[in-house]
Amino acid sequence: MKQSHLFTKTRKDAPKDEVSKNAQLLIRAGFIHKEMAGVYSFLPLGLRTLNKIIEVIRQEMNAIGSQEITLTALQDKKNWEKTGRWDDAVLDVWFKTKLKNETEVGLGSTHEEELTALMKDYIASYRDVPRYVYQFQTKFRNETRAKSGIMRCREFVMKDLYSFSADTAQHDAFYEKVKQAYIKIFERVGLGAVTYVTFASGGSFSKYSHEFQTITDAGEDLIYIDEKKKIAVNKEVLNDEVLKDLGVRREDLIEKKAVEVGNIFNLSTRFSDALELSYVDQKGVKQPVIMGSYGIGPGRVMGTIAETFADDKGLVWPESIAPFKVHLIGIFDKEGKVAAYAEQLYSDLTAKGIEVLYDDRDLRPGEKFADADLIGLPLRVVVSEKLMATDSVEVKARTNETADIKTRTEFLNYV
RNA sequence: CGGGGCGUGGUGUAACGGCUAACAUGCAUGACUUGGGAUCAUGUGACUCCGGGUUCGAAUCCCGGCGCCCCGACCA
Repeated sequence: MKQSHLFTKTRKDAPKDEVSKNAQLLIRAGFIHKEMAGVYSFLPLGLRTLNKIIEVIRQEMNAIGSQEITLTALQDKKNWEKTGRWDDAVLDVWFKTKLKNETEVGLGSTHEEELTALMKDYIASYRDVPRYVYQFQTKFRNETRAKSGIMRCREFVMKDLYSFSADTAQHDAFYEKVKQAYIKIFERVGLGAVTYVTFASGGSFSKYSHEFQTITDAGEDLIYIDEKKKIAVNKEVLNDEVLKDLGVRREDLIEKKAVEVGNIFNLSTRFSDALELSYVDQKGVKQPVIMGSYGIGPGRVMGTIAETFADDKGLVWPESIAPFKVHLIGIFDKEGKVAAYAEQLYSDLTAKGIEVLYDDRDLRPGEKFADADLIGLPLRVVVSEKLMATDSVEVKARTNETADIKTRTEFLNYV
């Protein structure tokens, strides 16, 4: 992509109403645009990043045998009445609206009800379970207080996976698989070292649920970490009994602020009972379906990555999710020789399948460097008249202070 | 939802109750320049969030609303 064609604009100042680091940088670098509190649009750079994260999640979800679907955002009230969650007193994050004929509908804040009801058409026999399906869907939550940029929004994309198992053993096995898949996902997007499987409240269905908590000052949870065992406990459930269960000692725990980037939990028959989802086993006996739900917020993951790696110059993206891998910068001469050279390198890289953002704009070098630092692509490659003389380019990783000179051929082999 | 703070060109800021609302940046045009947001010139751009009130006079004071940020509560 040529930067002169890229729909975006960088800016020196962040709007004063953005205080969080992730929103300040993402807005300054032209990744997102704020519509209102807790509601953000994604511009090309931001969407590319978000989609990279989504693709990592998708691959790992497919790898454990779940299948992608898309449910609706508009939701039928009757399913929610059956589970007793339509009432605002029970679930107060609802956005509700009405059809022309006065029928009430909800804007989905989660999809257990809808999917469980849907599954009644597809699960009837033991041959129909287990079923594992997931989606990336916009959730609407009427948060009383949106905050921290894209970390806590009223409208956001969520990956939600739901499992429908024949019995507890089958459920538990899949639950463990998802846990491992989540660990892999957070490793792949670069957060592995600072993300902890965290024991949290299991609600009424099981003793614990598991949260995936990433250490960051931008987080709103407090967790207690046993670094040796690489597990953590959410403050909400920290007590002697829990410590005993997990075999950790209070003295070994350190307190950290963290953000919940994912969570998984056992729903047991909470929804299948209420919505009468069951199957008939080999003996012809009706059995309840055991459910689980497993969420990750790709936008929140993106914000967390921004918070975690950014420095004073701007964003820093891990290669796996960067909107482009290479930022090619031309320091142009009057005759256009450098531009032609850069153009050739751009097409060579593109032909190799490398995602390049080529800064072909007629700007002074300082401005291009500042933008490159702000946008934060992993590799910066500079071509100039001086370097051209030796058929070389300057290569600098965003995370490095210093740059290397490589010949063009060396670079093409290296990248 | 409780508490606190703040609303002025696209963005960041300034302006004692008193002159045509100022400065920077951005944007446009031109000159000059090309390894870290350089310089110069000329332009462009604001019913000072909305509605009332006080006053000879309101961006400024008062009341109400709306919006935004922060702390807390909440977060299946």
